Amino acid sequence: MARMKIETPRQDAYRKLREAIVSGRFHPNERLVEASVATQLGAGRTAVRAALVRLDQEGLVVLEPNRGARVRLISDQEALEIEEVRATLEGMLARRAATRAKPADLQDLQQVIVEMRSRVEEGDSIGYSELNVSFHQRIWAAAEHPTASRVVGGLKSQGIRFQYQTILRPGRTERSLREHEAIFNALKSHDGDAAEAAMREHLAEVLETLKWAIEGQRRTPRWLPG
Amino acid sequence: MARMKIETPRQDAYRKLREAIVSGRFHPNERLVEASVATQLGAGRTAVRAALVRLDQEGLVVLEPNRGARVRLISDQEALEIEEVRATLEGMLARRAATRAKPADLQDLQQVIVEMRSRVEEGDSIGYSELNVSFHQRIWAAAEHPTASRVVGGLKSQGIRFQYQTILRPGRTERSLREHEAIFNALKSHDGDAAEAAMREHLAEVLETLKWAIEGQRRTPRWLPG
DNA sequence: AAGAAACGAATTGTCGACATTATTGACGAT
DNA sequence: ATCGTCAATAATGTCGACAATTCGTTTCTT
Repeated sequence: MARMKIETPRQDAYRKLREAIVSGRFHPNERLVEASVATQLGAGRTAVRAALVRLDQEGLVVLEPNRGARVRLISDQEALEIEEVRATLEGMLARRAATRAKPADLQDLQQVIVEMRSRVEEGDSIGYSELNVSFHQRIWAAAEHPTASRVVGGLKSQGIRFQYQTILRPGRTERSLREHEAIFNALKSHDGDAAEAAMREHLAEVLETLKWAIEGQRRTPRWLPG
Repeated sequence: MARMKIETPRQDAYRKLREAIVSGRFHPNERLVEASVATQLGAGRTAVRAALVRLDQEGLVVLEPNRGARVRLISDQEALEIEEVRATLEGMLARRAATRAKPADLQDLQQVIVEMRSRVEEGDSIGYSELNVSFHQRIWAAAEHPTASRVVGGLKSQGIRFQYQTILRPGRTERSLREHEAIFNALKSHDGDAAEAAMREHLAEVLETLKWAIEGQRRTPRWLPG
């Protein structure tokens, strides 16, 4: 009998807390009191403590000795830097993926593109965003470069997207879709140069959108309550 | 009175354990029993536990639920991957550094180069290796890209173990010195393209040397006792 | 009234005990 | 003899209690 995939309390607390931070339920600079968080998450203080250590190492919270933990504020500058690193590494990964992608990989990607198109037509930004993540991750897998994948995955790019609401830019999803299609075509024709170029162009656009979001944020209040 | 910089037991345990792993006192795949490690380090089990979580996130140990921790074995394949990521990111950093390096930065780098030359003439490989690290770190600083620097710094820690053997290749230090001089010249003339190219070439050489070291390692016994 | 010192509430850091889980080795059935 | 089962053991996971530290407030002195 296939055994169930059980989540230990520790992993569970880590996952929940991370999700809560990334999704914005704890806003930047907010103090994370261990006892309080523990009750909110329905976990023990030990588990929360372990989760905080991990998240500190990961860069999502800062952990000062005897002074507790707080959600790390990602500055505008840092957000741009993260996207820059992401562009560099994902460019490399796209190049590799172009030469290594197997038919099955390409088929999967094709499928994601199709679904993306549906979401765009339905105006489902959130669904599109999830597919976006999926698309990139499949490329990482096809690139067969676990180390680079791990590094890119460890960047806080997911949190950024929420903090700045980059999807809300009018017409962004349509352009994004076209950019993804361009990447896919390059991969399909196993053209490494083209793949890297397309990926970098895509992420340059994302960077532009991010700058736009930062500008817009400068006028309007920043974090709204859930 | 300026207050002393006190190390909390937790930081202390982390530092000690990390040092022990990197220096090879625990060899790859060795199990790290919490109680045992705690007594060896003169720390409590709690501190060791926190340290293990951090080191797991950092990639130096693997931490399986209910099965404890062991020193992570870095495969040859992975070592090569790490160097590849490093080359990509350091290339980007060198490019940035070329356009942003201030006179003081260049002077520091020049100084490092001078000292490197001395070490080569004296045949002091270890001293050279330390200067090598210093050289790269100064470039990161000049690039003014904390995020990328942090990522690369995290990678380096894993590669450290391999660093010892790579210097042993005959004539390697001389070539390495020339490569560093090339990088420096590109930075001095504020030529981004040249700087990135020189850095990538340098790290490509390092990669070659690493491959050579891996080949050699395949014949001789691997980890020698302290 | 202003500043310094001391107190107190809240929170983190550490330890020991206990529950839970994997692993090893022995035992017995086939 | 081999495989599967089951107990014994060792290690990890979790919890609660207590010590140590920080920060805000009050109180005393000048």
